[in-house]
Amino acid sequence: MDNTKEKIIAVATRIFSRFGFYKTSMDEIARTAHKAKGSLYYHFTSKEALFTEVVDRELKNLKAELALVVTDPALNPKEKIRQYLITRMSVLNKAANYHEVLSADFMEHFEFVDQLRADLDSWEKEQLKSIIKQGIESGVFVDQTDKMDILLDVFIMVLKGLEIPFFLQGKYDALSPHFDDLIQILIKGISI
Amino acid sequence: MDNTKEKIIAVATRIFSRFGFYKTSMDEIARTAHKAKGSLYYHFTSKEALFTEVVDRELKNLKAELALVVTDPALNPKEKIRQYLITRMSVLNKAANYHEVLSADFMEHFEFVDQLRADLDSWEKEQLKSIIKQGIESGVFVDQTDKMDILLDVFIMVLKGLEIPFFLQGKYDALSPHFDDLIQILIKGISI
Amino acid sequence: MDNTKEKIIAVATRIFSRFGFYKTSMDEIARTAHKAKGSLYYHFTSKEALFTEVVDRELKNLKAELALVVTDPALNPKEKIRQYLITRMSVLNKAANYHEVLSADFMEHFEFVDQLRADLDSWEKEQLKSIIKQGIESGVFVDQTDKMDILLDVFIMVLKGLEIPFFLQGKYDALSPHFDDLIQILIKGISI
Amino acid sequence: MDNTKEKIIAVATRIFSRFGFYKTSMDEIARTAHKAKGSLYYHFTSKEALFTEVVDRELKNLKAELALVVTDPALNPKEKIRQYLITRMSVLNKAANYHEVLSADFMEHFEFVDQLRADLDSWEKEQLKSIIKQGIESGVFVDQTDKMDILLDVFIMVLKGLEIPFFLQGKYDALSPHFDDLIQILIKGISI
DNA sequence: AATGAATGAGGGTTCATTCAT
DNA sequence: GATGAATGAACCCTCATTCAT
Repeated sequence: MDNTKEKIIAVATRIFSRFGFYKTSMDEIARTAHKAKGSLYYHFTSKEALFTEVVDRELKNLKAELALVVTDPALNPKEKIRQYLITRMSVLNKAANYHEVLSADFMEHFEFVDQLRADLDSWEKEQLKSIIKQGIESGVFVDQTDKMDILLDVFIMVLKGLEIPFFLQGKYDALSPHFDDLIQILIKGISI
Repeated sequence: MDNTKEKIIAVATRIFSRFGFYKTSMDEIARTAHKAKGSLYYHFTSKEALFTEVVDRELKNLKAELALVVTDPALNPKEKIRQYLITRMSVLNKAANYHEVLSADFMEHFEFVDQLRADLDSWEKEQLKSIIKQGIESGVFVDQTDKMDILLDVFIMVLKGLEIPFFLQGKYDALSPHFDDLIQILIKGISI
Repeated sequence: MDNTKEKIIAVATRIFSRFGFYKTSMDEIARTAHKAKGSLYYHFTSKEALFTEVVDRELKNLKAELALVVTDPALNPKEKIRQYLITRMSVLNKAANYHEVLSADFMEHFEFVDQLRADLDSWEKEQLKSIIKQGIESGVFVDQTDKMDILLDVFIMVLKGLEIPFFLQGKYDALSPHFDDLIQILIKGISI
Repeated sequence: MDNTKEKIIAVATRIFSRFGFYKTSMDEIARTAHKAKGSLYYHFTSKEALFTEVVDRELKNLKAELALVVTDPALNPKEKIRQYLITRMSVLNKAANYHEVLSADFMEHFEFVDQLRADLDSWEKEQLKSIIKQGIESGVFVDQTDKMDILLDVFIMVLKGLEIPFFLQGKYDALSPHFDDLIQILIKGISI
């Protein structure tokens, strides 16, 4: 059955998110999932591989939800950007394992992390580019074709930057009320 | 001698910063410092205590350098804010262990991390508040006494947010050229 | 099909000979043979049983090749002994798994090894005895009927002894040039 | 104390010799020695390192006993060779762990084995060379300076070869009676 | 103040074997 | 006949911590 593998992933997702990569042992995952430790290794090459799978799924989910916003015909460009950012923050707020991956330690020692982040980055850049192009075509945003790439880089940089105070420091609830102000500023920056 | 303790801290700072908290063993620190493992435990209660000391020193250094800027009589408020941000990023760029502490795992499991960050946050808030007050008094910034706290919170939030793309992702060199633009935007936001 | 079993044996022969009994896993054999691990256990009771089969075949092959020499009517007794030794060394040089079995560990812990070696020993003794008898009958070798058994024991002992420097230490190529000298000495010892 | 380390080596020597390298676990050694498993790793980097130490001591002991023979002024060259071989076989008969090292598997996978054997080989060559030189000087052995190295190589090859039937196959007791005959043959070969 | 020997609880991983299908 | 998912015992090793000296 695919049941066992899914059960392992489900349990791993929960435990990794609570205790982090290092503080979570394969033994505890196996015990909690009521599976043999050997079974974890039948389905995943290593602890690292299991963790990668967990994070990968979180990011796939993020992409899926963002894609819904990007392709929503009911939203105009400005609303789309606003909704994109809100959705992003909201989904990431639940993707606890992805946060783990922000650690400097992971950056230096696990290549797969870089891979995952790089993939997500380029994907997001494409999405935002398409939204802005729509805005330019409909005359809402100024045409800055030459500066587009730099603009997008800075934009994404700020987005990712917000992840720390929002999630890692547990200030999502405290800061989310000010979120709309932030979005207004960012959009204004683009609209000028 | 105080020599032994200082030697241990110096070595620990270097090794922690290279391999992170979990991947660094007390044994490696002792070996590199040419001290006995028992000596580490004579001077520090635990691995955690040693790491705390290391991070604490990095932040003290950060504060010291920032204080120089804040009290520099040669700078006007706008220049001061600009210099504050540049110094902040530059110093943090070398404070590798502080970055380690950004990990979600640390947040949840080591109380001392929260403590350190909270201290730094309120300290920075005070510094920025004093700069802005100078600006208001000299008529450079608009008086927003009622919104001051919110403004400062958002300001610091963005600052801390930038740490991830700047340091963790190793994009300091790539992004620092755009740094001035960012600062201009932030200052403009306050100046209106 | 008999195909599966043969495939397993063929692959096992190769892998066992490269990595030895302990360092070879059933999993690797299954993977390399493109068979399920369960299939190995359908055809062989255990890892040990599979290994026994592999070694057994190598020894059967050795016997077959040696039998050709012993029954070759074109060779006189002296030539026969010479050819016997050369063939023995040459075939064993390729019987890598048999070598594994020389280990002290195998001797003490796997009874089947003793069985295989004992069978081979008595078989070889018979062959050599028949050659020598031919030599005595044709007047080439001295009649030492009373000492025949001891002579054969020592003879085989030396033969087996040569296996270590020749095969285990990888000196086959280096030592085989001196092989003819050795044979001359042995034959001379018998011929007196 | 040096006591712990010696205790570990003593126990390891015994257990390795009974069950071989692979079938002996660090856990069992620790348990039997009434020491913590961690203590084994405090004194020895790895299981392999511990085993190396054990074998190394066996070989040192062998060398020491052989050296006594080589330097014994009471023996003439012929007697010396005879005594050398007898001592060699007798000491090796008790050096159970050295035998383990004869395995083909060890040859291919543990470099340290090659190192140990190579050291021993060159040492033994020197000893035998000195004995033979004495014999030549006293006119007992024929001067074959040009063939000396080849002669020694073959000589050592046969010596090592005898190790298998003598020890691995547990035939020391059965074959040692014929040992004197063998020695006579070898000496005669040199003496001609 | 400083040491280094000793510990023992775990950690990740391997692997021969079983068994329902 | 053949499979592959599942198991669990064992294995080697790491490491923060303790403590007698």
